[in-house]
Parts: sequence; C-alpha cells; structure tokens
Amino acid sequence: MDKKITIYDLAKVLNVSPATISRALNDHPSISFSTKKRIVSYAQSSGYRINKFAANLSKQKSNTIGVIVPKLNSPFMSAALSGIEKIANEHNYNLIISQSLESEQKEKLNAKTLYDSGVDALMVSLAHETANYEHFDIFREQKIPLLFFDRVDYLPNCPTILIDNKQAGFDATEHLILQGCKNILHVSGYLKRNVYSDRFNGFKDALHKHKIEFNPYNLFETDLDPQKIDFVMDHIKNAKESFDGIFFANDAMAVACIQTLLKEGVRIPEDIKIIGFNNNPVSEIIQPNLSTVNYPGYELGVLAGQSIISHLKGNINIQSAESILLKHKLIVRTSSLKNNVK
Amino acid sequence: MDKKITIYDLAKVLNVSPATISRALNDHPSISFSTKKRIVSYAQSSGYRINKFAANLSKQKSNTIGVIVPKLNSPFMSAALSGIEKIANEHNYNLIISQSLESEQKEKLNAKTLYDSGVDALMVSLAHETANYEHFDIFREQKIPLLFFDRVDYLPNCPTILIDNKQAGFDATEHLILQGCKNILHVSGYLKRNVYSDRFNGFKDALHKHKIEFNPYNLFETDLDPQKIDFVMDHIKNAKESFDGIFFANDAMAVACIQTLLKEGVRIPEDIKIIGFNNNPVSEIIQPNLSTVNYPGYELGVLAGQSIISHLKGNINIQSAESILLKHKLIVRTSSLKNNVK
DNA sequence: TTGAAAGCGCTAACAG
DNA sequence: CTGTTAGCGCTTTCAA
Repeated sequence: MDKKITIYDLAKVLNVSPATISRALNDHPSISFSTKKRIVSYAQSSGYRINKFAANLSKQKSNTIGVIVPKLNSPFMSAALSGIEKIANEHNYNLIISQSLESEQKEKLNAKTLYDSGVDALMVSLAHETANYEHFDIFREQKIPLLFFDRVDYLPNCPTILIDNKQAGFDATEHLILQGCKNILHVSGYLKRNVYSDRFNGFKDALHKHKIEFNPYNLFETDLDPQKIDFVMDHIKNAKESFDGIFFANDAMAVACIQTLLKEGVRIPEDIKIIGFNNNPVSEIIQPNLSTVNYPGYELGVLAGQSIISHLKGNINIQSAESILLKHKLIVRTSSLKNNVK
Repeated sequence: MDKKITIYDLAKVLNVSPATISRALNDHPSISFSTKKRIVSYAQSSGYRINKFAANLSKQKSNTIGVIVPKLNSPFMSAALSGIEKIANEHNYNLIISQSLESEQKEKLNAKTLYDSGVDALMVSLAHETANYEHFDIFREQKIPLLFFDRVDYLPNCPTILIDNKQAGFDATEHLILQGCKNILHVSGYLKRNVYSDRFNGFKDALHKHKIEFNPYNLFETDLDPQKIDFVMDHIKNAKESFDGIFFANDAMAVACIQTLLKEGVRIPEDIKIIGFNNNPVSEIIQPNLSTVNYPGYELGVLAGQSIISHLKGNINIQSAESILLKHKLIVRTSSLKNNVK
C-alpha cells in the first residue's frame, strides 16, 4: 500500500481495460451494473484514490473555484467566505482563497496564479486600490466565469452580488435626518469603490430630498482603519459648525469614534447621533448600542456560491450577466435615537 | 490568442525543443543565458501561460496547501487563516480552505478531497466531534506533511502549533483567585478537545494550588455557542453556593453572560468576577471591559505557515516533529477586578 | 548546452 | 457494454 495505485493496476487485476475502470468510477451510464459494482467495490477495498492531476489535465477542468478578497479576517468577509465554502463544498468544488491585502498589484498576481492553477471560476471582491481590470481579461477570453461580490465593478457579462448600497446609504442618512440631525458628517471609505461611492450618493440624495445643503466638509474620505480614528476626530473638532450626526461607512470606525467621543464627554446620541454600517457583532455590544445597516455576509456568500455553480453547471446562460441585490436592513438602536429611552 | 499556447508552440517558433523551453522557463541552470532570455521574453510577449495540470501531473506535486478548520468565520480563525494565507502566498503556494463545521464526518470527507486534490501539505484544526484520526493516515503513509494548529492532537511526527492552554487556564483562574474569588465556575468547551481540557486542567491546578476544593458543579461543559447562554444561566442560578467568579473558555460566551447578568441586576465585577479567553475584539468594547487571555491568531497562522513551508522546502527534518508553543498573555480589564475603579 | 523520447494517470472518441 | 488508442502539456532521463 505504499506506491500509489492507478487505474491500470485495477484493470490488470480485474481483467478489464483502464477505460472501463475509469467509466465505472465515474458512474458512466454505459457500464453494466454488475461490473460497475465489482470495480467500485474493489477500488474501495484496494485503497485506490484518483489522481486529480491526471484527470484535470485530461478534462481541462479542476473543480476548483478561485476567490480573491481584500482581507479575509473581517467579520463581514469571513462570513461571506464561510457561505461560499459551504456551497462549494456541497457541490464538490474546492476553494482556493487568496488575499489582495488591498493592493492592486497583489490582486493582479493572485489573479494570474489562480488562472494558472486552472480554476473553473473566479470570484472577486476588489481591493481598495484597484483601478484597472486587465488582469481579468484572460478569464473572460477563456470564458471562465467571473463574478464580483460586495466590492464590485460592472464589466460586461460579469454577475455582481451585493446590496443596494445607495439605497442603504439613503436610508441611514434619512434616519438621522428624521431624528433631527441637520449637519451630518459622512465618514466614507475610498470613493473609488462602488460600495462607498454608492453609500455616499445615497447620503447626498437624502440630504437633497430633505433640503439640507451638502458641503465638502460633510464628507470625510478614509481607509476605514479604526486605528486612524484621530484623523476623523480632528475633522470633527475642526468643523465650523459642529456636526450633530455622523454616518460611518463601517461599524468598526463608528465604534472607535463612539469610544473616543464618550471619553471626551460628548453624549451619544444627545449631542451627536451615530449610525454605522455592516451590523458587525460589536455594534450590539457597545454602549450605546450602535444603529447600523445589516449587510448579510453569510447569505451573500451562499448566493454568490450558488450563482457561480449554476453557471458552471450550465443552468444559467452565461451570456446574460445577472446582478443580484440582497436586501439590506436599517437597524435602529440607541446611538441614533432622538428620544433616548434608557 | 484564443486557443491556449503550449510549450510546443513556443518550441516551433523559436526553433528549439520543448524540453529547452521547459528548462528555460523553470530557470534550469544548464541553459545558456542567451537562449533563456530569448525564450522567457518571447513566452511573455506571446501570452504563454503554464498549464499547471500538466506540470503537476509530471512532478506529482501541486504547490498547494490544504487547510481544514472547524469554521472560518470566527475572529480567531479568520485571523489565523489570514496569517497562513499571507505566508503561503509569499512562497507561491495556493491555499485550499475547507470547513468541517465541527462535524467529524465532514472533516473526513474534506481530508479525502484534499488528498485527492494532491495537496503538498495539510494543516488541520480539529472539529469538536473528531474522535479518531484514521482519515489522516493516508497523508502520513504518503509522507505528506501534516500539521495541527489550535485544536490539536498529538500524532507521531505531526507538528502542533498552539499556546500553552493549561498554563493559560491556570493564569486566568489564579487571577480570579487573587482577586478574591472562592467559588469559581469554569464554562468549558467540549473536553475532548485539547484546548478545552488543557484549560480545564489549568483551572483545576490553580484551585488546587490555592487549596480550593473542586466540585463537579464548578465545571460546565458546553459547545460555546453564545445562543445557548440560557443553559449557563440556569447552571449559575441553580448553584447551591452562588459563584463569585466565572472563567469562560471563550469571550463570545463570556460577553453573552455579562449582558444577561447585567440585565438581571447582577453587578460585575462586584458580585461576580468574569474572565474570558481569546481576546476577541468585543472584549474591549463591552462594559465592563472583559478580562481575557490573548491568543494571537494571526501570529499563529504565520508561524504555522512558515513551519509547513520549511518542511516542504526540506529545511527541517520532517522526522523530528516539533511543537511550537506561542506566548499567551493575561489581559486584565475591569470585569475581574477586586477594587473596581470606575 | 540541447534534443529525443518516455512517461505522469486519466479521459474520451471511435470502433467493435 | 467494453476495448483500443490517442491525446492532455509538462518534466526529466539519457544520449548526443
């Protein structure tokens, strides 16, 4: 049991051709039930294991899906990956996961590697930096399904899966307005990325609808790293008119801000009302509980996985790029409430 | 540029043999600098991409590392995976990640799939359930490096990477004792798993050292799912002598408990002192801040990655299984303090 | 330094 | 229903 067993070994012992072995093991219809059974059971007992290198080479497919994410250790992303993995696993696909670490160059490199590795499909959530998409051309030329999730862009024939960030941004902002805020700051991520520009546009729309003027200082673009909360604080302190509401593009930043503000004696929500984004677990823990927008990461992963696998199995017409919008949900907690009921 | 280019195509154009192409592309020493350069540059410009299926088949290796984790969406695990991915990526290894979802059966299936996929090494963090290890035999027979991290067991010649859970459990417990606790409850995970039994043993040792009697009701075994906090609460309420300290095997559970206790008017740390485990981000957010033990997930991932890659590159003698113990650190915050300074 | 040729193990078209 | 026969594209031994 030391050297590896091949279908030729099985063929010799069972007195059939390697082709028959292969067919039996792959449950090919044109093999008689009895030989199939004989072969499968002997293969099992002998400890035979398929060599996927050979099978892949011959079939030119790998049953593998590649994934590129900016960073796999965030609550949102790990939930999404968990959903993707679950679906892939159920359909016997392997998942190769790689991180771009928000670098365009790394994203390109990872894309190349995954291409070379012969992934049957690629799922991408874009890095902050990424500005051009040539590294995906090769996939599209070879008709390898390509899907974007969360941080997306709209390339021809590439499905996208995400929430309606603009509407969500609108909802969050309007909520603050309805709670009485007149001078709202939006702390955004890099506006190059759809998710952040959409949220920002929703923000502006809400202001506009309620006839609140938008000034440049109502927007603060960041990399959303909570370590750098001081920049945000500076912006808040240096405001000509002090803000009475802040809409953060993610919860981590909002939480960091709440903690700093509280330390400085600012009352939340009395002095400043705050809403975040993502429904990160910490939003339910912090005092006051953080209002936020729920972004269903796990469900998104599941849907993304199902979508790509449908493509691979040919159930969906690959030409017709579909975009799936998941439902977001405004979650109102204490941090943004007008009449704070303790 | 539609059909894929092979080394034969390159060979024809450049008037050399496929073997030479292969060698040049792999930077083989016995190829003259000039032809190497000529070949590499033409390969680049022609858009040639290696077919790894063929290369893998020929070399019988894949430059791929398999990983099985119980669940990829926990702060600890996603941090560890992030570290593993970083190292793997830097060394041009792909990472196939799969989840056992705490099921032994799924773990077995995943192990089989990863074996069939020809991973060059396997890294595992065991499922709660897993009781036997036959599914790893095939890796050991084939001399495929196998490494356990965090949730480990000690198989011959299998390196393990984790913290000293027993010592950590001891430290956490002794801390509570030094803060004046006399009747401490330990809320544990499944004691079958090393990490939990070790923490429990540390717990008992600390009690013993300080001459505190251990009774069965001082231990409560759970699956650490914070949704099921009610079972813990019942145990707390039904105690003959009420507990004055609780040591949780993870922070998520501790946080859920704190929230419930506070709602019921129990004061923390005055009435009950609490310490958790993992240094989950929420531990710094909850009021009172949760004392805990830092378990460096990212660093663990990095080390695990480096270790396995050293093995693969032959820098380490595979026979000599090494075990790496990372440093843990007791983090004392408000939830366990005797003289609570607000 | 390069080339010829034999695999690596499986699949699939074609034939029977 | 089963066998024969070519590949799949790259690596590597052996020879030149």
